[in-house]
Amino acid sequence: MILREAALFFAKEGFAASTRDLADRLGVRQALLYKYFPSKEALLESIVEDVLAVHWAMAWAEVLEDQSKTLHERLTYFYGQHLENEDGIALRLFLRAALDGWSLPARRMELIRAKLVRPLVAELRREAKLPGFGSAPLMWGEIELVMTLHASVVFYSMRHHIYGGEMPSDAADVVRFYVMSFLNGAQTSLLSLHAPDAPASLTQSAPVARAVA
Amino acid sequence: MILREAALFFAKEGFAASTRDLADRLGVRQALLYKYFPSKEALLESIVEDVLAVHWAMAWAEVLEDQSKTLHERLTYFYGQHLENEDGIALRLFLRAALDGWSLPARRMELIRAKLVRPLVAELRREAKLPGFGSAPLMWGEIELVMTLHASVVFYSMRHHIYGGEMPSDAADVVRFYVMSFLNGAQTSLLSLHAPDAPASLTQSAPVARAVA
DNA sequence: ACGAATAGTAATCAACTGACAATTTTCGCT
DNA sequence: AGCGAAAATTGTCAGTTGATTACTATTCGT
Repeated sequence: MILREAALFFAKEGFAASTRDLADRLGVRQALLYKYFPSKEALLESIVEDVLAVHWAMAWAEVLEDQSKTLHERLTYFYGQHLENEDGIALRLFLRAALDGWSLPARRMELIRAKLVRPLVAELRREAKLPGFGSAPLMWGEIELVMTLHASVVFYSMRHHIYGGEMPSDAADVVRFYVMSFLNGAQTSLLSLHAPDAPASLTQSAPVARAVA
Repeated sequence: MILREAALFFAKEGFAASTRDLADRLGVRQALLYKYFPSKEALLESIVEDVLAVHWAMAWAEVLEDQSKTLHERLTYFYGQHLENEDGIALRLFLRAALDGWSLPARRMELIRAKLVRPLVAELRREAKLPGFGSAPLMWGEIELVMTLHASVVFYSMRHHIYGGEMPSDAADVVRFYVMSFLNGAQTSLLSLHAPDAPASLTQSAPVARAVA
């Protein structure tokens, strides 16, 4: 219960906010917090770990490898869930952690590379009749290709929940539009990366992601 | 001089950092800061105003309306400059301001709508032989279309400077790749928005941006 | 050489912060 | 009813923070 309310609190006020104000908001004395958490830092880490475990859980990512569905279906489901379960709190905590130099964001990107980028590129290559990762390792440019889609969705969330802009459009419609636009040009872009005149910095092979916690 | 160093300081430490630590870093006594700025808040606003005026200046945006260049040239120049002049400080300050609920991000998005989205959509419509804004006002879906490109570049900066990920690829190559991918599918996506079966939430017309400061 | 800005410092204040020890209240269990 | 552990509270401490005041040193036009 403390964790849930504290997440709301620190997401809004920032990690520098005082434990006293948090206690007030909880209707509880400040000292009590230290019965449950040895320090403020420990509390913060528990919060972030807890919230991101729930929200950014990559459970939905499994659908990405489900070959019984079209790529369009898989991606709209994945990012649809992503936006639907996004209330801005997890994103705020994530951004604050990133700005404060936590290692979490870098680890999250590795997870995304392993669970999202790789399967997606594998599928796109298959459709384009390009070689698999065995003979042609994942290239940086292919990561950038998938990132254009990922960035669109993440940036939509940011505009909505962080920038505080007006977003009258239906999130599900937007996701479908993003995915449609992406898949529409993905094959051409992918082929350009595998062409002989592709820039060297994009054709460099990316390091294989380490095991994920 | 204070402003420049203070920008580095608060971008790294967060707006809640103490004026004493800032003074130490400047090699100056803390009281001196209050000779130049009436309060901490005034100092913070000056910093953000100063840095964003310099970096996010939309001077480059003028090239977007230069019809003597191809769209590809204009966009690669615009976003190339964008990335080249981005050292992460302006972005950090911008994000911190957004998370703290400042009105600046919303205003910045309005600026982007006026200086980037509108001219770009106008050009894309012209190429697709679609009606101008007079008979068909700017639609939300068209904003989302341009946002896919914008998000890619912004998210690249975030991964680079905020998440602290490794970005071995050359920024200029990445921008060219983004723009190429975008323009490659833009026409098709735009036409789908103007088709009769497009989702209503995307065909809704967007309010005309107010005058920009 | 004068006088007034300008630039800087030291010392201090009230408020706040994380943390902790001692004390009191609550509640399950017999 | 009454024991005892867990939960919650009170009060306090050393350190920090934004801000202010009083004071000194430097610059610069005249």
